[in-house]
Amino acid sequence: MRQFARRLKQLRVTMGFTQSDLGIALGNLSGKLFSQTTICRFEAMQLSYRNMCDLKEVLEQWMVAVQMMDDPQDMCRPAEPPKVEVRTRKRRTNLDGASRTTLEHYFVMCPRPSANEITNIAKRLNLQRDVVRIWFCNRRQKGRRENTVVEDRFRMEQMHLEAATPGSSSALEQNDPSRPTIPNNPALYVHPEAQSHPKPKM
Amino acid sequence: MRQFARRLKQLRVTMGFTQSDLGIALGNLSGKLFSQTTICRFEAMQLSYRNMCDLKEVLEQWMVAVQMMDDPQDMCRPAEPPKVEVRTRKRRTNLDGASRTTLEHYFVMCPRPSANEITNIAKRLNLQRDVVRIWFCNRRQKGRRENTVVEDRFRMEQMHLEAATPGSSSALEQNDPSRPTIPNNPALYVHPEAQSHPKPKM
DNA sequence: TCCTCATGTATATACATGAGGATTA
DNA sequence: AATCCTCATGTATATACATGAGGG
Repeated sequence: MRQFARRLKQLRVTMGFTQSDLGIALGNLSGKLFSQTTICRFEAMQLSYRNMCDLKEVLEQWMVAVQMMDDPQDMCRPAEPPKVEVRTRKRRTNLDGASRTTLEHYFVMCPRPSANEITNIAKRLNLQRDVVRIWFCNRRQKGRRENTVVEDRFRMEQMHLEAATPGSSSALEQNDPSRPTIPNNPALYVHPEAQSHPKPKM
Repeated sequence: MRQFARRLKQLRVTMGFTQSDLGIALGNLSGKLFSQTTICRFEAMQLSYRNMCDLKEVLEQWMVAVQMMDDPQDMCRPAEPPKVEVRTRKRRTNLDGASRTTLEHYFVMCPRPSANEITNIAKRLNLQRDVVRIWFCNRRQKGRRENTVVEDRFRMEQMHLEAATPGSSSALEQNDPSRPTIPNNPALYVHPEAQSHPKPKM
């Protein structure tokens, strides 16, 4: 996988594609458009294992397709005009350094604060409750990514081979209702799936 | 200035403008369009003093203008279609962590390597010569910014008032042909101008 | 209502450009 | 004439906050 990512990037660059170009090209090629960010994350392996596998397929198609075109750049012309939408999205809040640090501290102590705890934290930091809640969601997601993608690559593939006995292995670590407020270093737990990949094809 | 930046950002956000929106709005307002990056740098005070002053003027106009519109969002609709240009730009090289660290070391030792030194460094790091040269240019520019904008704010304004004697003050520190290869902590020198502001108007 | 997961938009950072000026050849 | 520099500012890439579908 790591290797695939490298090859992909290399090809992209030698073909003169930027990351957004590639995202658009995927759209023109297979209907599903991607943002520059997603391509970036793929190249840097900052996605879940599963996610990487899924994207790998379309990317493989692309790699084949580009190499047999005379003007590859044709692949990445935007199709439709951008369609100026009415703004309805929440305005992005930009946390300052202090808030971030504090949140990070809280996270280390307890990565899954309860509803009340969230409310309190929000109050103490003088932030919208939802901003704090979302911050924790994102923070956990990041943690999972790093844990899974970088470190547990092998272990996951192992599990993935053995685990043909579904049902008994799913009550291990997740859903602890008596979630301790200060667990020692729980931050990250193993993915409960890792057995439903349609065709990882590594 | 710091205060102005804050007020600007606040107004931008409450008006529901993103940084790019604002850049475009400036274009529609006064002919000169700016990128999101520039607005970002302005808000974070990451520009030269002079640069900040210049931009401040257009931004002031904008602040007045927005507040007396019924639908401010009208100000930031893009005017022309983006005009897909033929790619001629150099492909961006992405230095890896190691190279960056090394360059940083060299920079500390000598922020203005000679032509030969540049060539050597490039060879040692196995990079295009120009990439290294540009890296040093950018690095110096950054240094100057930080030095000037953050720290020497007062000193500059002082100089700016006294220095009405042009001609004799320009041979102070620049243009040293016997540039020492390992100066002690020279990294940053004072702006040689600081006397030609057309109308800083702070 | 909260979570996860894939993925997006908004913002920040790193490399690149080009005009204008000085220096070296 | 070639080259390097500074300065304002850009494009390409990386990171932080946000969304929405699906599930309990």
